[in-house]
Amino acid sequence: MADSGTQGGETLLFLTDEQLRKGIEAMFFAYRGFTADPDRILEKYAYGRAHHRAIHFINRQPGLTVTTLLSVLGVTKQSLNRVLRTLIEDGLVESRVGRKDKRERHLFLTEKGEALERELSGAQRERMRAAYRAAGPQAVAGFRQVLEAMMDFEMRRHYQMMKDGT
Amino acid sequence: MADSGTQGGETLLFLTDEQLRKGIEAMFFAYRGFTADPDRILEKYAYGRAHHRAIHFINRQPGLTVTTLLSVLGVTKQSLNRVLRTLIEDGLVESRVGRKDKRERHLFLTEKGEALERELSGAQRERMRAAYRAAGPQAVAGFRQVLEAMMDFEMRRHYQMMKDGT
DNA sequence: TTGGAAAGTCAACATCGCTGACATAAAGTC
DNA sequence: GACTTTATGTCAGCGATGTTGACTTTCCAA
Repeated sequence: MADSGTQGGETLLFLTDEQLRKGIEAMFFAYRGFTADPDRILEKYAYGRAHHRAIHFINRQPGLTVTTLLSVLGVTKQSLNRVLRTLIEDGLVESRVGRKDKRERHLFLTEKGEALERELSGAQRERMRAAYRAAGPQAVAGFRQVLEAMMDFEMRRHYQMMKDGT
Repeated sequence: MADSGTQGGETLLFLTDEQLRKGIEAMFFAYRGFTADPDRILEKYAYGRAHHRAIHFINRQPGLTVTTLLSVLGVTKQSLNRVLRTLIEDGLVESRVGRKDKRERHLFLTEKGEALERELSGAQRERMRAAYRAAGPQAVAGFRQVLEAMMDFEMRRHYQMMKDGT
């Protein structure tokens, strides 16, 4: 079934159902590894993945507003707020009223927040680095191409934005 | 691109923190896309991702035991059991007592289960196919290489096993 | 025959999504 | 100035899915 699409006469063996299923499983297993190290660290502080994600993107784009973070993370404000409140209470995140628009809150990591960010991203980067090194630069380029093509439009927008600095 | 890395003391530009962070974000955003379509379908049936994963691997390896599925999914038996029970009650999964070892339960999809599996994997494969096609065969090879290198040992074992048929 | 593996179940709990409703402050508009 | 919209925060409740711990039944194997 669907064993080898052809396009312009050529065989596209990499598009078989079997190949696609392997890709699906690779995503599943790899994502587990991807989150495993931070998860272990977060346990120590009684935080979860949601905290990690918030910390990551605040570090990535210091001063971003709550609304922006909301749309990057793709969750509801109630869900984010629960996480953000504990991070602010614990002194990892600072929320500053906007100068131009005083309704906005701009989010920043405190030193303590940056320290945790470094610990988390350090672990995650180490695994990434090992994987990158094992696979080589060409594989890495392909890896990023496929992932990018897999994103929803909205997410790709955020990804592109982040790609070129702030 | 991919003109960056060299081995043996020279600079490995694809291993910079910036490159690694882009990879991390690509994983995050892409995984969201990866699960988006099945999630929408599952809503209709009041199932969740956990049900999807169980269905996927039972379909992948019909007759696998509960213990095997447990270790593939990497969750506790209590967690899996809750999911498995509803799938069996709803007539999507059949649990047969082992012939050799009667303690074991071998899991199979019913026709109804296979129908849902097809609906779910169809959607997921479509996205995968589009991404693969957009990126091309070489990128796909790299994609798989990096993902594989990112897995934990235990998960890679399962992945490899699945790779070569049952 | 006894120890341990496989499976199932009950209870309790935490994280983190969600919806709905509502409040406040500030900005923008007519 | 009155009205509307936007940004944020908060309360309450719910659902899916993960966890630990304790216990039972079944049954293979030494």
